[in-house]
Amino acid sequence: MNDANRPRKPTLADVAARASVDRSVVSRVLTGDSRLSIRDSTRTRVLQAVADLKYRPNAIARSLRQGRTGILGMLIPDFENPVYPAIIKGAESAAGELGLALLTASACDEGFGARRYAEIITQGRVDGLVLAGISETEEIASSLTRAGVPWLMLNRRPESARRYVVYDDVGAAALAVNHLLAQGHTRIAHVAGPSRGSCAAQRRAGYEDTLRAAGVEASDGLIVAADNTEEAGAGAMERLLAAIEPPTAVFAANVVHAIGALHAAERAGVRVPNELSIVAIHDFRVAAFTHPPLTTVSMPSSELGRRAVQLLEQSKPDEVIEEVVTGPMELVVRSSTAPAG
Amino acid sequence: MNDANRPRKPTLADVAARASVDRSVVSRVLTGDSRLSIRDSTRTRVLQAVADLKYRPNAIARSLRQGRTGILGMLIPDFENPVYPAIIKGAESAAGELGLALLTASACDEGFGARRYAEIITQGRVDGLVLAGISETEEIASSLTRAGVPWLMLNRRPESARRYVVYDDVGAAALAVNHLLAQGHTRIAHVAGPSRGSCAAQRRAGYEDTLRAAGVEASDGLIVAADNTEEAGAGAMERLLAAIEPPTAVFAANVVHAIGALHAAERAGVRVPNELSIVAIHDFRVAAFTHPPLTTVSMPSSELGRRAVQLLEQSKPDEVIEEVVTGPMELVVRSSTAPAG
DNA sequence: CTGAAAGCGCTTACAG
DNA sequence: CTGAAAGCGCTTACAG
Repeated sequence: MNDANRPRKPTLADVAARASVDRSVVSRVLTGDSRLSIRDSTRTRVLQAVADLKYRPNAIARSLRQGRTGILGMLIPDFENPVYPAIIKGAESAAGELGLALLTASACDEGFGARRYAEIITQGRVDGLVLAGISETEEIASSLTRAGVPWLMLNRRPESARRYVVYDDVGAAALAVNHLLAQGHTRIAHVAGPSRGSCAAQRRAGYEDTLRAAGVEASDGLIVAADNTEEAGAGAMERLLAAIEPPTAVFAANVVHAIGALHAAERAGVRVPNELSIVAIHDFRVAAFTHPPLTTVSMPSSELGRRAVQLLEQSKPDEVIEEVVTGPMELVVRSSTAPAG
Repeated sequence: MNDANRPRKPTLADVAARASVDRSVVSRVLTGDSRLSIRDSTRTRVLQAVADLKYRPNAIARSLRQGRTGILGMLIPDFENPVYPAIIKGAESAAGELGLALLTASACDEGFGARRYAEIITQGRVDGLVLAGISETEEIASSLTRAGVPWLMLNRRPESARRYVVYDDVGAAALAVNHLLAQGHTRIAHVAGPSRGSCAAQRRAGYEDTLRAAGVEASDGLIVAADNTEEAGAGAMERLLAAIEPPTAVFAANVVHAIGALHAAERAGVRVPNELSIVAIHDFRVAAFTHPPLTTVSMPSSELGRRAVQLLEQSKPDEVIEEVVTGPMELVVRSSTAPAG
């Protein structure tokens, strides 16, 4: 490294010296301190010196002094999970409006685990942390609390932590299942998400409640849990089709499952929607381009992210937050569902 | 805010007082200073005090003192672009191995733009920045250079900036096009990526070179540029199919295009692969579940991310870096390609 | 209208 | 074996 050649970055002191004022004056000019009354000529001199030296204040020093960083963190389980992009974008957008930056990391085993990230973050690097769909979330949350870092869960609601923002998963499931019921289906199966997620549990509950309310029996044999991959969705579909009395319709907890299910049905020679209707949660872009295009429930992902950032920033760290983001959420009817034959 | 109730976070001074030693001793114990010789009893007392107070060093203060943060940043254009998850994961993994954290942000217009992020980052918050597929990249790079922040481009190689790591896009295109040629196709179209990306240009060049090398003419009418969406891919396919003499095979620059193309072909009643072969770059998980499953070229995305982090961390900031990540990259044959009829 | 001083919480070269 | 001091680059209450 030839650091010797590289000019040292200018500091406040350099600017002050060049403008022949005290460092504090430069600081107050730059931060726009309203209680500062200063001669115009002085201000001009200061700004000129800043420009001459291309001075940029050091954010680390400022953060240390002020005790805040202007940065929010977000921890997600896996960047390959297609739910998160829209959530992150919503969160970034809300952060931008609040004058904050949002930085995201994933907490999967490659890279740092969630615990290790929480540790880094613990030490004053961010003003708050959104824990999105993280598993070992309760212990992380309590470690963050100890460290005095405000946090908020997203898409997960553990027993112990009453600080979360979630989808209306029950409502979304009801939209999907009622659509199938309205088409005259009664043997309606459910490809559920992985059991560790509270979100999967909610969707399953919504499915069961909706069927019950319609007087339709929800047999356990019609519910198959699967990881959030196309492959797992295909496997689940195969098992359902192998039943003695296969379903005429499937409610998939995630459109990723549905894509796998579509594929499995095709391979099994079961025609969608003629012989089997499929509806899924999440209206990812690809849903319009599957074969056939999928009927889905579009979810307010962007709003979920936005809301998380707003609540994190605007609440007290020990306030109870239990918010369900309900809208906009709607059934998008395409070609994967049809009346029961 | 009831900050009064909340106990102030313990500092080094608190620990030192409790252990009856100087702050510097605590610091050296905690950082594992090898040149520190210390009585065992003292060390125990220090560690006990740390545990008692649940002390965590303040990372901001440490960063200010040391002049480094232990954090690398990555800026991507859009979280919804499915290329980046694998790249980010590779980068996070490599960062973890180097004892660094990687934090990612997107530079789309919602939230902060790239320029604004670069500004934040400029000020000492990260030890380096990966600019992945960013457009206004040249001006950002020069502003980072001025601010003394090491940076590296990924998946983009502008004229002026000889510091990048890229895919072997030409090689990938050759793999795809040679596959079609080997099947006897000669009217091979190309759905190209958006023209602003250097990556799209490389793939197009690879396509043209490969055809030329095989003595097949690449007419301009067989090349259609499209944004990286299914919809744009479908639109491009429609235009190709409307030609007087439509192609018998298509090389799509991105599997997202291919999904749209598949859909357009289906709607037009053109059977894939019988009447039309399609091969695309990127072996996203969904490629195995389309109808029919897509033949693709799998790209070394994780390696690209890994390499970016390693090069950023291990090179001098003014070193020229022009690295092409070639492997592993392979043709994944599925059911969307067949011999020319 | 502007300056001097203290201090945010660390680390590290130096002293003893 | 341990301590005292300086300093990273800022901001802010206070003084004049």
